[in-house]
Amino acid sequence: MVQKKTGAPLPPRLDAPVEPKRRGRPRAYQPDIALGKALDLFRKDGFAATSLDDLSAATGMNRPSLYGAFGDKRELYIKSYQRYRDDARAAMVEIFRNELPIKKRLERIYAVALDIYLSGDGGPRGCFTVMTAASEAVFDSEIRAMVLEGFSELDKAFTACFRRARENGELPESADPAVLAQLASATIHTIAIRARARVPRRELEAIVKGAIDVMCR
Amino acid sequence: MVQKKTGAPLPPRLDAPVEPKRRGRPRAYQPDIALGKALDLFRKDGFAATSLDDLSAATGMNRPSLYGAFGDKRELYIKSYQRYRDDARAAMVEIFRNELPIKKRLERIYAVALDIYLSGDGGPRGCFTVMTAASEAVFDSEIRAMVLEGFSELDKAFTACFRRARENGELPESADPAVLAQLASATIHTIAIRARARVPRRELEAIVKGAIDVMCR
DNA sequence: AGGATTTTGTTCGAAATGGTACAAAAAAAG
DNA sequence: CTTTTTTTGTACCATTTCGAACAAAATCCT
Repeated sequence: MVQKKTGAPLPPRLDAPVEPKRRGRPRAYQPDIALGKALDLFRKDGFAATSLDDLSAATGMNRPSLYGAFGDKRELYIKSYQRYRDDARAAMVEIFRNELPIKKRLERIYAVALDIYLSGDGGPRGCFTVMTAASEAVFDSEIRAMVLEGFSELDKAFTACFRRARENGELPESADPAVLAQLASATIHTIAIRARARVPRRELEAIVKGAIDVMCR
Repeated sequence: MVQKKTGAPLPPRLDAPVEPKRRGRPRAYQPDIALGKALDLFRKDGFAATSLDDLSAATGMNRPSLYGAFGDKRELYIKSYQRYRDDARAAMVEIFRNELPIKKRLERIYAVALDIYLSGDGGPRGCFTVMTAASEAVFDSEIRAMVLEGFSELDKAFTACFRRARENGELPESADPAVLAQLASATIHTIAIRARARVPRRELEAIVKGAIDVMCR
């Protein structure tokens, strides 16, 4: 049960404090990599359809190690979701902050979103937030809170975007940033859902283009 | 294992041909009712998290009967989905055809959609098409085809709506019915997803209102 | 009444699932 | 070298799950 590394071993990061030598038997896995593999699986099949055996095979960790490192299946799911959000935020944050014209900025945001939603070996993986909302969020309040946080964060980021655009005179004074943001989020949600049904990228891009035209009219 | 009826026994429908007396032991269940219960369960928990035992308990049919009547779990899911679509279409079709002003028509469409998405004993059940897209559609081509059909049907219905509105002079000539329809569908999708995360109806109605204002601007 | 037909309900079984116990292994500390 | 600490990997357990077999039951047909 050996974990396959994805590429060359990471150089020791200088910013992270070198961890004091751990005592017992060394880990045979890298938690970061394992969590990434778990996330991939959960995104592909969802919580219920992913077994611990599947996760064990994907991470290269046997079940007890998995349990020791991340807790039970639900905890692993939650940690996977947090990882997903961190990754997605990292991919988006610069674009949101950017000072490009509003249309260009939106185009780039949706392009990155499509990259995330359409990636995956065995088929498009969609948006993990949306998929979690559809499945686990109803009956698990902790997971639901994270999902709502995800929606809210996106709404707020779009709102800030549109507000700045209005201040720059790119949008009429009558434009309501919050309303436009919800439309922008709705467009994110619809392409995430449709991506999961294997709607080709071309069509999703057309939807995005139309939505941008209406929002920035 | 006796099926509980929901209300008074249905009067024999006059339009349906009285079925010729069946030969063997009579069924202890009504297929329509059982399918409705199965649909309720699938909508609540999704395909993977719903067991045949759950379905057996909910329908009042034991597993062999369930199997004999609807086939295996996947077939039952497909039949449940078809039932869902039929019901949803029945609830919507008159409104889409209606000759109300476009804004009023959209308001009523979304009100009915919210009724569907927010109903459910144990929590909001969301849109079955969206939930199926998020889960089963990726790896099951037959189910995916149904989901795509569902998206397409909604897009087309909205398109026809907006086209008529434009012809009536309710929208400017420059309005693109197909683009507006995709925004309208996106709004359906976003409220379906958010409903599943227990976003209160008030907020969903606010999203709808904002979207209508922008689309019918 | 008796055979034919269809559904029911009990029962079985094989596989999968989530989780745990425990000894062996690998390293640091003394 | 011995002890301590931590992780690994095998084995196990209880439960759930899907499916099928089969006799009993209920109805129709002759």
